[in-house]
Formats: sequence, structure tokens, C-alpha cells
Amino acid sequence: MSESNTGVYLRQLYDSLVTNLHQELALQGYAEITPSHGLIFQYLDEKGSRITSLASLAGMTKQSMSALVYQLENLGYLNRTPDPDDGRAALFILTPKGEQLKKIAQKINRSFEQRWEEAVGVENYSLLRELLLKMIESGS
Amino acid sequence: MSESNTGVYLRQLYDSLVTNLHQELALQGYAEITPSHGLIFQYLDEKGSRITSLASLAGMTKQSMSALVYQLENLGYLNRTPDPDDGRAALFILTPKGEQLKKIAQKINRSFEQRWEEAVGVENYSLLRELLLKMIESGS
DNA sequence: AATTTTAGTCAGTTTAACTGACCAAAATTA
DNA sequence: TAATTTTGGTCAGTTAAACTGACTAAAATT
Repeated sequence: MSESNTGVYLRQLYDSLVTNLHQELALQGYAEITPSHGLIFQYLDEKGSRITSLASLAGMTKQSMSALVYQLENLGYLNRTPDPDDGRAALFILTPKGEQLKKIAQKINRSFEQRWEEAVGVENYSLLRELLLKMIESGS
Repeated sequence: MSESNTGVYLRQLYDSLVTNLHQELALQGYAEITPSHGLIFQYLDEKGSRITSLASLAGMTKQSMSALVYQLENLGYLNRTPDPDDGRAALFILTPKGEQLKKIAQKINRSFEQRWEEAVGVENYSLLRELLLKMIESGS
């Protein structure tokens, strides 16, 4: 029921960004990375994150986040270490391979966004981002 | 890997719209309607649509679209009639119940969007929609 | 008339979410 | 300090929504 025009626009643009990213990643040998892994790269703290905190940031259950994290760990993008301050918890950080992937993904997205920026002009694009942010803030 | 800032904005806004819509729909007795049904309401032609054409508009397989259409038919939102011009095909149109749902959904989304409009101002909101459209068009 | 394409279904699979039940460590309370 | 509750995480099973492959029958093409 995406019946709002603006909603359709938002979805269409977001889809094209994600599709582009994963097409490019696949070309560069990262076919194993799926859209749902993205949230982890987005929210992972430099100093290490717990599954629970990632789950809550990403708005999903800890079980689901646990599965995602496990996949990235097994693929060599994440490193798990026990939390020194809490015997129940584990901390995850990016491996060098993970850092590299993050950089590549950012590069791909930046160059994709550049097309958008060119389509509307630099000024307008920066304004657009401000407006989107205001809209997000209006709902909290 | 939603590593573009703008991408994060787009997703966040779209998610909030969809979440709001289905929360409101559920309150009004339409809990059986899921986000994936939305594409059908969006693309369904006044004069009737075929599964194949809906599938291609929505960018999914005919098998998947067939399942969605079957659900809405069973729930009484869609009517299936044989295509008079093609013995293989069926045409789907909204039932009165389907029309009503569509109207309700539009209303819910319009009032949700109004908050966005208020957050940035009418002028800006209209500009924003223009910019988004230009960005979409830049990718085709 | 024979062949190929198209509309749609059936059957089975995959992915990414979910819930519920559980364990062990930590924090809180009596 | 002992007992209880909360918290971090896993295991097991389920669900939703997509997918592929194989198929039928009607239509279009050769």
C-alpha cells in the first residue's frame, strides 16, 4: 500500500541505490554481501558493538541480528572478542577485510549519489538532504 | 550496506511511512493487508490488469505476483474475470471493498505526509518532490 | 500444420525476518 | 550475603515473501 506519491519516490530511489550497490559489489567479488548486512556496517561502533545494541539500533530482534553477525564473522568481515567487562557479552569489530569492504561500498554509493547531485544541482542536492533530515526529525 | 547518508534518509522516511500506514490500517480492521500488497493497488489498471503486467511493473516474478493477487482475491479486494480477448489470461479489478481500502490508505498517507509538509514548509515540500522526481528520471 | 511464445499454475527452495524457551553472567533487592 | 530479577546471547522452530524449474493450454508466428 505505498499509495503516497512521495512514498513511491522514496522507495524507488532507495531501491535503485541498493540495487546499484549490490550489483557493483558483486562485480568486485563481494557477491556474498546482502542488503541486510548493511545495517551492521552502518551501526558498528569503532570500539566494538554488542549484538544487542546492534539489534536495537537496527530495529530488529537480537536473534536476527545474531544470525547476520554470525554470517559476517564466518565470511571474515567481523571479529568477535569476549567483552572484558561482561562475561555474557561479545564485542564485534570490523576486520581489515571488513574495513576495506566498507570503504569500497562508500565509494560506490558516493559515485552513485553524484548522479543524483548532477541531476538536480549541487545547491539543490544539499538543500534536499537538509529537508529530508528535517522530515526525519519531525517524526520523533 | 546502506552506507550513503542520503540512502539512510530515504530508507528511514520510507519505513516510517509504511509502518504508519499498516499500523493505521490494522487499527481500522485491515490487519490482513501487508506491505507487499501495496504494489498491486499502486499499479492496478482501472480497466483491469493481468498478473504478468502487474509482475513486470512491480519488478517481480509472475509466480510471486500470482500469490499476492490470489491473497487479495480471497480476501475480497480483487475480482478476477477471464480476459475476453485471450483465453489464457485473467483480468483483475478492485472490488468495492478494494476501492474503499485504496481510498482509506490514500487518506492515511496524505495525512502522514502532511506532517512532513509542515516540517519543511509547503514550498519546500513541493520543491522536494520535484527534486526527487528529477533524480528518478536521471536513472533511466 | 507445426512451432514458438505467452499467461498462468503447481511444487519446491531460499532468505530474512519472527517467537518461544532456555542458559549463564550480572545487577538488584531483601 | 543470599535470593531474585534482568540482561546478553544461543538454539529450535515458524512465517512471509520472494525465488527457480517444470508444466499446461491458448495464442501467435512461421
